[in-house]
Amino acid sequence: MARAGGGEGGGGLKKGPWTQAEDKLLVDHVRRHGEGNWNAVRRETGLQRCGKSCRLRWANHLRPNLRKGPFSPEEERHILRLHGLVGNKWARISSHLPGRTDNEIKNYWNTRLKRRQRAGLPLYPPDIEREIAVLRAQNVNPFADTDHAAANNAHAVLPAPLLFDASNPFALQPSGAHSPLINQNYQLLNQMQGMQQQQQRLHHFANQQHGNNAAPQPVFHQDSHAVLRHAGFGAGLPPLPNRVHELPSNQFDTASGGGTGLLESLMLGDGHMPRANTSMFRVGSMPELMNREPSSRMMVHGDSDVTSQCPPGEDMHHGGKWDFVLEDVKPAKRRAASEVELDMSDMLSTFPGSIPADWFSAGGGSTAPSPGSASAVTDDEFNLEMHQIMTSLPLSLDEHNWNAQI
DNA sequence: AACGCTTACAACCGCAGAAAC
DNA sequence: CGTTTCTGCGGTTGTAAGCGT
Repeated sequence: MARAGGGEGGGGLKKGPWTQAEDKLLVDHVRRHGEGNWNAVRRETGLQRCGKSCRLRWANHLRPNLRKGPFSPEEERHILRLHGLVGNKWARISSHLPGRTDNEIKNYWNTRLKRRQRAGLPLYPPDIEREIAVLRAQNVNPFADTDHAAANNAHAVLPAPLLFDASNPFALQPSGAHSPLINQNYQLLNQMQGMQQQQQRLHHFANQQHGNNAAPQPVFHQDSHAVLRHAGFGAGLPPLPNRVHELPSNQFDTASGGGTGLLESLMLGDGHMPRANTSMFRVGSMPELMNREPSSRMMVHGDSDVTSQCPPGEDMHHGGKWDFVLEDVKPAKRRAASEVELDMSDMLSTFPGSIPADWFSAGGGSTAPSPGSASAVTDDEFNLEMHQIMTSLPLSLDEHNWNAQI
């Protein structure tokens, strides 16, 4: 599985697959000292691995609450949504998939990418495209980058368009390569962009008439519709511009402090999909670890509510029932018969207009336990975020006749 | 049975940025 | 303020295993 060779790198450091003995050394060290200071592992344990390798081994294979096995259909939905929003931000994506590592998701995505490209299939299900397009067009952008605040300030009166603006570093690039979703969906996006720009102008006009400087509201927000009506446009909108651009992958990047924003909460239905929090594994909360024979993989066994849901001796695989529509190009392999059915009921999507069942044929029974949450966001904060989101969301796709517009 | 292809997975590397020292 | 350490990302490689021929 691992890289061949297993020889020694420079400085006498070993490379290649990890042995059980090495794993045990690393686990013991972490149990004693906690995570971090990985370069000290070699000094204190004699383990002939560089700190970086230790960190990777721990993060991807040894740390508690890791979930192994194929992704469930729900997890795949989340990956697709998030990738459509943030691009190749594997760590951010994985932070919303408890127990999953960024490396795992990256591998999954790259494999999926190759497979679908070879088959000439789109990367995203149509409904996911729509979901993300709606949010983008609403300019629900909790990932505003402070580095580009100046660029946006140039549009203080009329904020920078979401999708394209030559002065906006986050604007669409004519030939970007990171957001295939947008390539496939640019017509809808451009329509929405046009609507948004029109709305912003109208809003600006209305504000001038009333002598206030209130910030523009998102497209479809009820208040905005009121502004449009007040401006004399009734329910109709002027003709839409026709641009062909695409979004960069970092359109919604969050260099401003990371964290979870409104959009992420919305897209992920965080009330149902607990966030992972690496701090939960830090010193002081280290669960008991035990070797699982004959595999070198560790299973968590301790007082964690999460891990206790997976009894020792059983793998945390789930499913084997994710043969969705892609099955025509994805061979059914590595569907371990020993995979345990887990309860995924509370990971179900909550986003309006969820993906049709024929895109992910979940087989009906794929379930998994929530591997635990240690969210850094309190329930109150989350509820407030959700309330704010819901007041600016289109009620449903159908209510706006999305199918007719696309 | 042997072979080739594909997939899934583990691991590595180099780089950049942030944080700690 | 410079150095060290850690973290994250993108890209890549290598191998086991499944599958078809």
